[in-house]
Formats: sequence, structure tokens, C-alpha cells
Amino acid sequence: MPEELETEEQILEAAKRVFQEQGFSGARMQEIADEAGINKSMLHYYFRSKDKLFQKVFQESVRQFFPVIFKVLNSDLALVPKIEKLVETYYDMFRQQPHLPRFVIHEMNQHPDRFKEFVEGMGVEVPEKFVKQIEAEIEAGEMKSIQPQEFIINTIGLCVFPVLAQPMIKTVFQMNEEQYHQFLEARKKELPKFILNAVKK
Amino acid sequence: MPEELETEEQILEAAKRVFQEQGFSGARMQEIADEAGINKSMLHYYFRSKDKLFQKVFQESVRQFFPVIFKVLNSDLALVPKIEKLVETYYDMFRQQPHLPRFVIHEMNQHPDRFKEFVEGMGVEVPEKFVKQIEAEIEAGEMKSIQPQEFIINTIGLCVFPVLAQPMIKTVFQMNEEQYHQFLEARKKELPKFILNAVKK
DNA sequence: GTCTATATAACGATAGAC
DNA sequence: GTCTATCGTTATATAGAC
Repeated sequence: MPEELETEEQILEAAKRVFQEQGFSGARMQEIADEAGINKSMLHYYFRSKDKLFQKVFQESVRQFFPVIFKVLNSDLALVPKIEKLVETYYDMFRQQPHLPRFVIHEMNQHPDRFKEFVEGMGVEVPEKFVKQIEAEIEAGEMKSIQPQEFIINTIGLCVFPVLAQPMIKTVFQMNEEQYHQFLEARKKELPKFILNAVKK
Repeated sequence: MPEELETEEQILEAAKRVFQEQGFSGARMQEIADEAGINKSMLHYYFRSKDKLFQKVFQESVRQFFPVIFKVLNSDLALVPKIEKLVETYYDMFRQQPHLPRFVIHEMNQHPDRFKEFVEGMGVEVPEKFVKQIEAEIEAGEMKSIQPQEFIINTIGLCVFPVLAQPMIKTVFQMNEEQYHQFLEARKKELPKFILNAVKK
């Protein structure tokens, strides 16, 4: 019994690595099997088809990418520590799974309808509490007038883009692996300042 | 003679559409042939292999994505109109080729070494003039202290992300095609303000 | 240059022994 | 549950007629 869960879990972990790196059409069932250290036909025994295995991985990835952040947004923190926490949460996630954001972005654009259906099914909504927090700050004169959705999109974009654009950044600004890593580390502190300045009155 | 150029150009245009939408591994030579209205074997006659055809398309896409923007950055405009021009240039580009940024991001991550070699070969450098402009503004006390590379990355990220995340934005904020289009239009005016506020002293 | 027909390899998926 | 062997399909690529 524990054996069964273990194999299934090993497959899912291997599939996650391969799919996130190569995407659905670039991934090979053989490579997933090798990565999991098992036979190719086991993949079909456990998940029937490449598509079904992919769906599992994709849905789990979406669950990591969005709700975690919305949880932070809807927490009870004040604006400043909340943004700091948000940036930190994202960069911790990306350190462990550097291909996660590109994977989600690429695949949700390949099948937008399937994506929409799935996300609506899992009950992701506009982070209402955060929206109200922003509106309150604006009304209190603490913050410039901005649409909450703009603010959310800008914040997530500023977190995600440097990870998506890693090869470009390394090339144009002539960074090696170590320098890029330092760049991301420094950014954890600089980015919240940039974001908060943009809306500070 | 004009015929030959025409066919080759038709193939490249078709390949551009299919590759940008589906990526290298997702694209099918048959689909490119259909899209170009010609026979499948013509693709090999003109470009020998899928990989060679892809390289052509990818390199042209990279040439669109980067240098156009660096040209704006290195122009003689003052900071404010320069940022406005930059945002406008990107969104004009994305309206014509909505899949361009995702394509470049996905594929440069699939083959970072090949990408680096190619970009270095085409002589893209840090936009020095813009870097000096920012340093001058900071020294004059007009602008908060920020690393020029941070500023460039933030600006491009803020332009690109809403296009990459289209399905997510539509779903979470419940927009239809028309509303998403309005959102992008409004953003052309709002985004420069956001960026400039973030660095204004 | 452009077509049809086909070679060749790769991939997802299944059958069947253990 | 796990393996080996193999089927059926699809993809890239080429050969050869026109």
C-alpha cells in the first residue's frame, strides 16, 4: 500500500519536472519514465494517457501559482509588509521551481478554454479583501488612485518577469549564474520599494 | 524571380504564425504548409528542415522583440515621453503579434545557449545612452536611486506580463475579449504614470 | 519549382507473460 | 504491479515524376 502511493508520487514528481521544463508537446513519456526510474508502460498503468498525466501536473502547478498568492493578498497584514511577504513568497517558490511560471503561462495560452473552466471550477476569485484594503488606502489619502486589478497585475508581473526572462537578462547584462542569483536576491528587497513608491502619495 | 521570393516569403509568414502560436515542438510542418497554401515538401525544398525553418522565424522574432525597444531607449527623448513612447511601441507590436513575447520567452528558455550565442552575434548591448540618462537624472535629484538594469527590466516586464497572462486576467477579473482590449488600451496611458511614479523623488 | 508517393524514425499506447 | 515486446499512428524527411 505505501509502495503504490510511492510509485504514483514518483511518477508525478518526474512528470512535473519534465512537463514544466519542456511543456506538453516537448515532453516525452520515455523521458518521464527514465526520470522516475521506472518502465514506460507504468505511466499508462497509473495515468492511462499522456494527456491525463499532463492535466494532473498542470492543475497542481496552477494551484501552486495562484492561490498561494491570493492567500497572502487576503491576509490581515498591512500594505507594506503584505507586499514584502508577497514578493518573498513568490521568489521562494521560484527558487524551488524555476520553470513553474513559464509552464503555466505557456500552457494556459495553448488551451485557454480548458484553463478557464478549470480555474473557475477550483473557485479562484478576485482577492476581495485586498481590493477593499486598496480602496480604503486610496480613500484615506495614503495611496494614489489606481484600479486594484492594475495593482495586482503589476505586482505579479514584476515578480514573475525576471524569472521568465532569465536567459535574456543574463545575456544582455552579462551575468553568470552566480550574478543572476545575486540579482534576484537583491530584488527581493528592492522590488517592494519600487512597487510601493509607484502608488505612494 | 519575383515568384521565388514570394513563395519563400509566404512560407516564412505562415511559419511565423504557426511557430509563434504553438512553439517549436507543438508546430507541425503540415500545418505550416496548409497555412501557406502549398505542398509540404516545398518547406524542405526551401528550408531543408523544420529546425532550420524554425531558426529563421525565431531569430526574426527576437530581432523584433528587443532591438526595437532598445532603439527607443537610446533615442534623444526626455525620460517621460520616452517611457510613453516605449509603452506605446510595445503595445502596437503586441496588437499585431499577440503571441510574440510568449514565443520568445518560451523558446529562449528551451535553448538558452543557442539563444545567447545568437543575441551576442547580432550585437545587442546594454542601452548605454539610456543608462547614462538615468544616472544623470538620479544625480540631478530628479529620480530616486535605482539600478538602470532594474528599471529596464521592470519597465519591460510591466509591458509584457499582461499580454502573457491574458487567459488568467480574463478569467480572474471576468473580462470578455472586448473588456480585455479596453483594459490594454487604458493601460497604455496608466502604465507610464505607474512607472514614473515609482522612481519620482 | 511543384507535385505524389514513400521511406524512416519516433512516439503514444496496448497485449501478455510473470 | 512490473516487465518485454510490439502495434498503430503520426511526424519529418526524401525520391522521383512532371
